Amino acid sequence: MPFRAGIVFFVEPLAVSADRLKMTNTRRTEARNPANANGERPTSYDVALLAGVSQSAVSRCFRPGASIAPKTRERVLAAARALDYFPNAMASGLITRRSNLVAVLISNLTNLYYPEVLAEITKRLSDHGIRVLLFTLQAESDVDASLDQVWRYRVDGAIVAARLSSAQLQDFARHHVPVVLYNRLGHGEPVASVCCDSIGGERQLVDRLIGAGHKVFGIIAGPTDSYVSQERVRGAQQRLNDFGHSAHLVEGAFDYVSGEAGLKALMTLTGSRIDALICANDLMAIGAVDCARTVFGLSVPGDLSIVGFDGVAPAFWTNYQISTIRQPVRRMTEAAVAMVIERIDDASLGPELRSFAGDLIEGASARLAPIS
Amino acid sequence: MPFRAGIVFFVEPLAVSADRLKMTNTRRTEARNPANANGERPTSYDVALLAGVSQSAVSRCFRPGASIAPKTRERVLAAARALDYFPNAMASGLITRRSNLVAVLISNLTNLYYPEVLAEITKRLSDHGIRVLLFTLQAESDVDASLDQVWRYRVDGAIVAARLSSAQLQDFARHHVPVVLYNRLGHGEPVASVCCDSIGGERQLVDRLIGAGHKVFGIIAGPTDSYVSQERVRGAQQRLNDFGHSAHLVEGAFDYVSGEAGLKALMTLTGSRIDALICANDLMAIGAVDCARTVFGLSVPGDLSIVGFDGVAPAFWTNYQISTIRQPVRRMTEAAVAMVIERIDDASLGPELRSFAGDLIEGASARLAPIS
DNA sequence: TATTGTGTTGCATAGGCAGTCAAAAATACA
DNA sequence: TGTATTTTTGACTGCCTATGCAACACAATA
Repeated sequence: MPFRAGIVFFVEPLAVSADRLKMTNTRRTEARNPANANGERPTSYDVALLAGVSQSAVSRCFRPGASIAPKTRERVLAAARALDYFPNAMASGLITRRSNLVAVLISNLTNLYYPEVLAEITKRLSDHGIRVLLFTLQAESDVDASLDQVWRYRVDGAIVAARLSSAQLQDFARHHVPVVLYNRLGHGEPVASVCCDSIGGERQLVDRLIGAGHKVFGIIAGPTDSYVSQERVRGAQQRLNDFGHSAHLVEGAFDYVSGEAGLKALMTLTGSRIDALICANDLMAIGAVDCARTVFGLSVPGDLSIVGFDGVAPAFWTNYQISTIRQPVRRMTEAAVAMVIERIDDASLGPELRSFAGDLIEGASARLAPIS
Repeated sequence: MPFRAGIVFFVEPLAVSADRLKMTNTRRTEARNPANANGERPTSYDVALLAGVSQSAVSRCFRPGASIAPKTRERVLAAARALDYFPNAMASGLITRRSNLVAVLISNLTNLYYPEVLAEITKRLSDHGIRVLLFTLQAESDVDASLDQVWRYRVDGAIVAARLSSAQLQDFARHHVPVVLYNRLGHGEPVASVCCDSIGGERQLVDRLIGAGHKVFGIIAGPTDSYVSQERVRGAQQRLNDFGHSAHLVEGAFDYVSGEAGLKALMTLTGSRIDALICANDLMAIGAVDCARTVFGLSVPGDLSIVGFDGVAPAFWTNYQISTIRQPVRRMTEAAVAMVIERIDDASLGPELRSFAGDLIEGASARLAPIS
């Protein structure tokens, strides 16, 4: 049971601002005690008054590239500092039609892989003077309700790492909000995407597994409706096919327990003859490793090779050292941010796919043939 | 090396809107083809025109509780749907002085614990009609630059899970932005906080370690400037003191490698006599478990008991099963959101601390005495 | 019929800032 | 020194919505 402590350090008297001067048509060019914050936020007029310049001059001081004399600028900034003035982003956005906001829609924040992506994206956008309006979409959440808010805030663009319907993607176009998909394609819709090359990654893994003499393959897929999972599974199957192999396939949910459950299912399915396990992501590979060792008493990779995909931090822990494909998160987020900014600056830019090859991490959870 | 493919699905012709009617003083009460989006976003005037009502009526349709006849409302909403109209949040924020934004400042998004917190907070705020403006603070990043943006966007409140200086906390007060700290206190500043009770948690752990007969204690702390670390270390030390014990202390950084390095240092420090290790968080406990087994060949908990703090997902993996204190994230985020909303609605509310007890998870990484 | 009450609606304006344009000031040039 | 430029400045308007107030329609009552 939580205990709750109410601690009052001090009591702040509220400045009642009943007597604030209401100006008429000519706005407040006349006096309003400029040094008195008066309980209300100062405006550019207040700063102008204090600095002895016009409101326009104040505005120019906060817009890079505007024509303003250095000494005027100095005076104005001093006044702004004295009043604790900061331009109102809503007011300026209203007039410039730029909110300097980008919506980021993410479905699986708890998925180990995405926090890094989100942190990188936020940082990079911030370097470009853009802030992130975050939307986390749970499985049950109403996506359209979130999209409503996206439209209301007039975001300049969006980066999406979540499942959206075709209609929802079209909404972005209708609302003229450029969108960049992260690790997914618009099914049929023409949108910009940045992806890690799943096909190529799985191909590398399969090549080296086959080269090492593995014979009986299993695959633990992600959710069937996940684009990433579909691609990775397809990539692995295709390459296995090229060599005349096939794989037993079970479905997982990209999480730890799916790795355990998947391995158990595959052991049953193959009469325990499986000797190479391809997991659609690292987290399931980790679950499979633990399960193989503790439940089946197998040596990994002695009795069973296990590979993953992503390159999340726990995959590198001493106990796992998963053989995997590491997504180049830095370069991918850099690309995603660049693409959305390009499309904000030039709305006529068309769809584009930037696909990045992942790096094979040898790890120690699989016997892999040396590079041919 | 990334390969890059430019794929053009179709080319969208841009509607040039050079001839948009510019209205004079009387605004656009006169015609502007209402069914023609014209490349520009429709406004409430456009909707009003199409629905044959005034702009005020349109506005009222989107504010719950406003006085509007049901049939009028229906007509207006139909028109809004036809035009793809959504109220401009910046314009309404400008006039209502409410942005419906809350800034969330987080430092360690890659820390396993915070993604869940962030997801929960975002969801809960969203349930209250509030969106999250996200700021991720890296160690090197300029916090004040981020705060500038917080002021500019006129956020209604802030939730902070990051280190802020005293001056920075005062800034929130000066700007009249209510702030709730997450798992930290304002050093000396009067602010609202929600915390997991570190002292009580460590006390539980120590009690049960001592009860199980452990004699030589080690502590791996977090960064010295971390409030959470200070509290947890202090809580453990105090309780050990109560029983006439003390602990060898080394500093870590809350990450996996700190657990390994910390254990190595403690083994050296104690001549390998350590038999109970208290880690300031789960991630370091995990690192220590791996290190104990693989580097020192110790059995955990046979030769060495290890406890953590947080209750992050990997702590529950089969291979670790860390004995730990799980923070009640749901209740804590619920409290944080409630507190910030209370303070948005009533600026006169004073500082308050809500401290939640964590749940002891027995796990299997420590020999613990049964509850006395 | 006159009056009161209830429930809707529209007018006009505020909210804070940026961009346009013309005037003013500062600078360059001869 | 005067003129031609360039730079800097300020008045004014528009961005889009919410709201106070007055006006209104209509039904019920006297």
